[in-house]
This record gives sequence, C-alpha cells and structure tokens, in this order.
Amino acid sequence: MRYPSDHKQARRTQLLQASGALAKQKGFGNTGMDALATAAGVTTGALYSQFGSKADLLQAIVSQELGWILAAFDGLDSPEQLFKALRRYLSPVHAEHPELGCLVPSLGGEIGRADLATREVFERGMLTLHARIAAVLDDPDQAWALMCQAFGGILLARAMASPETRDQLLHSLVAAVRLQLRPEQAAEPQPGASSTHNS
Amino acid sequence: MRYPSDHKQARRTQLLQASGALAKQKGFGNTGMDALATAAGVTTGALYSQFGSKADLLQAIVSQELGWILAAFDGLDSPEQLFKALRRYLSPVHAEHPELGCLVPSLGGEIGRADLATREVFERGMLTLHARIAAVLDDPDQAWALMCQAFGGILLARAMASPETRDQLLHSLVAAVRLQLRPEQAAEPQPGASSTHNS
DNA sequence: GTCTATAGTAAGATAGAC
DNA sequence: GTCTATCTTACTATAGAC
Repeated sequence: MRYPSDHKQARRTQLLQASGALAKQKGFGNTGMDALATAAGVTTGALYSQFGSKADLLQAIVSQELGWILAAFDGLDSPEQLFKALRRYLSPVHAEHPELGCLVPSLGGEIGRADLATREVFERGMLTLHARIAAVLDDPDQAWALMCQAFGGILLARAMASPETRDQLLHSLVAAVRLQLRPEQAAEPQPGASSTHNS
Repeated sequence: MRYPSDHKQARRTQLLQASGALAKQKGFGNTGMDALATAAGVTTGALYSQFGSKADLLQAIVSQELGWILAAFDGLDSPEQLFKALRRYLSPVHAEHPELGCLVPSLGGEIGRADLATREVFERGMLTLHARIAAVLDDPDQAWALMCQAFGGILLARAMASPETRDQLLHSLVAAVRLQLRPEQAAEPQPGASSTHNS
C-alpha cells in the first residue's frame, strides 16, 4: 500500500507548508494552533492528530523549512555562484516576505528557546549548509561568517522602520559580500550604487 | 521638585531592566504581563500605570536595551578596539546568557513584527551604532557587515543544540572578524585554535 | 501609584460523533 | 483521521480600594 502513504506524506508536507508560512509571518509562539490549522485549511483536531503537541509541530516545521534554505544554496560549485545565491537571499523581496523566506531570521530566536530535539534538527541543517559553503570556499571560518551576515542582515532589515534604511543595509551587505568573494570585481560599474550613508 | 522625579526615573529604569531581562530570556510575546511584572517585583497594575499597553512596554524595553549595545561599542577609536569589542560580543558567555546580553539576537524577530513606533526607536539605535563603527573603519558597508555577522552569530549560536558546535561557530566568527579587521595579525599564535570542522 | 480582584478573551489540549 | 464541542488555563486589560 504505497499509494495512501504517498497521499499522507503529501498532505503532511502541505500542512507544514501552510502552517510554516504563517509561523514565519506572525511568529510561532504568538500564533495559536487554531490559526495555524485554519491557515492549512483544517481544524485543530486534525493538527493534533498529525502532531502530538505544539512543540512537535514546531520541530516538524523547522525540519521542513530547512529544505527551503538548503534549496536556496544548492548546486554551488564556485564562489561566483555562491555570491549570486547570497545576493538573491539578501534581496528586498526576501526582507518583505518572511512568509515565503528563510526560517532563520523569522524563527531563529524562538528556535533558540525551543526544546533540544528541535535544536538538534536545526543544527544538523545548519551544519549541512555550512559544509556545502565551506567546500566552495575552502574556508570554514568564512563560511560561517557569510551565513551569519546573511541571517543577521535579513533579521536587521526586517526590524527597520523605513524602507530606505532597510534597502541601504541590504545593498551594503551585498557590496561587502562581493568584496569578500570576488575581490577582483569589487568595483563594479554600477552608477549611483556606491555607499552614501547618513548617521 | 527634582528629587521625586529622579526616583521615578530610576524606578522606571529598574522596571525596564528586570522585565527586559525576562523578555530577552523567554521571548516577549511568550511572556505574560503578570510574569514581566513579577520579575520586576510589582504587579500588573503597576506595569499598566507606567506603560499603557504591552506594545508600549516593548517599545520602552527596546529603547532602554539599545543602551546596552551602544555601551558595548562605546569609545571605539581604532579597528583594534572594535575587534576587541566584537570578540567580547561573540563570546560563549554572551551566547549562554541572553538575559544579560544584546536585544537584537533575542528580540530581533519580534521587533520586526512590532509596530512602527517601536521599529523607529530600534532603527535610530542601529543607525547610531552603525555610524560609530563606520567612522572607525571609514567603510559603511563593512560596518553593516560586521554588525550583521555579530547579531547573526549570537542568534545562530543560541539555536544550536550542542555546545561544541556553538563554540566552534563563535570561534570561527572571531577568526573571520580578525581577518577583516587586522589582516596583518591574521595568524595569531594560538596552538590548537585553528579550524577543524566536521560536516 | 500600587495593590487586589476580576472581566472578557484566547490559548493548548482532549473527548466523542462520524 | 477529521470535525465539533468543550475543559482548563493563561492572557491583556480594567475597576476600585488604599
């Protein structure tokens, strides 16, 4: 009986996709099981039949959302491609749409306060991503540094009040990443793209 | 009558210090006004007499906690001193004690979902910090990059399950920051401190 | 201003019908 | 497995005594 099992798996994936999107947008702790269920088109009873508790649901969401970021940094075989992936990650669109984006800036704080099992799932995902980036750069330290720049960048961008400051920040980060990854092309011919900062 | 006013101000500072510490430890949204009040040694009524609503309390906490980070990066007059400040920031002790540490890794996600007034307070603080760091480096882009590395680093470190991974991450970040700020002293004579990474 | 007490609401989780 | 209904608890906020 593989057919019903596939359906069940697909349904689970869809439940996690919908509830995960809402959790990334509104925060997980601040969102009730009722709202998470409604977002997925079911009721709380259905959620509790799939996941035993709210903590279990968070772990499942983290597990599935790690796929997002691993997909965003897939197939890297040169620093050039890594730069392009980071530039996509550090885009205003990503900052504006947490529900479609990476879980780390949205839920990182809550994951740090979650139970050990959830943090273990998260850690495995981060180590996988790190290994992938470190292999391209042949520099484990720089790999962590770039990851943290990206996560912290989206986190900070979303906490800013004005779109101008937010876009300035993201633009600066892309420039800094470019300098770290492609020093030979640091000064790209982009008119008006230099750093004009106020305090 | 300046004396009672000073008392009132000091009391408000102490209320915000205690409730802010709890918010950084447990998360703001996940913590009730009752718990926030108890942490400060008062009752909910007292909190509501000082701050009109829970949203107002968050804004006041953010405002006060920005002082923490501005103090941590005070008196920088050389890249060398900036490096030392970042090394203190990226310490395991800081990762282990959110209640004593910076608000950005703890509450950054929630600030991003807070109202405009709170985000404006936050943005002003971040711009002040950025201007200070950019002045030392004479490089606004790198200033944002270092800030995001630090914020993202503590955020990520706290979400890790194992202390080994967490300390490895922090150590790598310090090494990367050293390379960015003091390239001439990049290879410091620290036996066994190099990067031995697993996947 | 601060306390006690409480109103009104929403939360996590469960039981039983289907 | 999913839904409806509900139990119990905790939450934000307010009213009134002191």
